[in-house]
Amino acid sequence: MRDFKHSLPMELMRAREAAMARFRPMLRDHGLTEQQWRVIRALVDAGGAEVGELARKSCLLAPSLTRILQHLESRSLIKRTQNSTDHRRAIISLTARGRRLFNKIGPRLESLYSVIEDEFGMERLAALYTLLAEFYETLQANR
Amino acid sequence: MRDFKHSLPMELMRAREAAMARFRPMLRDHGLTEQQWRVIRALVDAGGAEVGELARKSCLLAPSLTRILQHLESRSLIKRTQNSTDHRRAIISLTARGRRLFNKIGPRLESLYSVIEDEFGMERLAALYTLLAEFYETLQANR
DNA sequence: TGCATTTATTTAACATGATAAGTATTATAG
DNA sequence: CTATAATACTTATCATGTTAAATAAATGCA
Repeated sequence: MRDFKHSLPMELMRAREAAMARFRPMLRDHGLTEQQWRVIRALVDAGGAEVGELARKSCLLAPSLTRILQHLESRSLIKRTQNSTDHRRAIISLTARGRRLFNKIGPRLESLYSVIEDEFGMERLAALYTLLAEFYETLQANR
Repeated sequence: MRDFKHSLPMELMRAREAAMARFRPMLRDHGLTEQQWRVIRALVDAGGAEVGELARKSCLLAPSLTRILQHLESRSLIKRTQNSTDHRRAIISLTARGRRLFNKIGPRLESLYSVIEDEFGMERLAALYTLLAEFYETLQANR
């Protein structure tokens, strides 16, 4: 049998954890989890989105997103607007406060990311991105 | 700012999730979570290990592992042996039942893994492994 | 129109992730 | 030899992951 150390899901997880260990402390300093940040960032990117769309963009399962949105709403970082034609769909968007938080955290995370880019090298990083995207596409295609 | 879609932790997560989606249903059929399986597999690999060692090998945080071991012990899949010289250390090992479960599931997961190998190609998979390991080492080194 | 079906989201239940604090045991300095 | 620090886990707490089921609104069709 293949060596346990060479389990692909484990390697992906370890690499991810190594990166997140750099980012998590700063998010925590601002009272945000990694997942909450993903939602905020996806909202900046989309400028308002339905819950399902948001789940895809932020790579969260619907039940997790439901709880996160409740949390962010209680902190007045996001708001909900009912779609007038389809009452199942709520449109989520950032509040001014949410945008301010993003503007404060975003640049700091980017600079942490730049450090990683310098350490690992842009070329290898680009190669990694490409392989990951191809891997994902391959597995989705034959699902 | 860098495009949200190109967040490395997200790409790592998506790739990992695409792979796990292939494995998880079979584990679930045998009443195991992905993490429980990692513990069992690490124990087969090590043939008995202390809790801390097991946490490292299976990439689990100590509190998670504590709960998982309690669960696996209640199912009689693992057993604890006290280290006679250091009573803080408990040595964990698989029971015969745990080994039987491993022998049943292991080959099936391997064949699912082979499918991925065929779809994505051994060379690209090897390249991905290499990049992931290098990435991890780079980030650990400069921690 | 009326009703079964689909779609969008939420709830529920159990398991794990992440951080901090607690407990028991061993090692170590004075 | 003893008080203190370090080590190895475990508990506690809150947040998310995962699956199934529930709810509610919109669609499709007889």
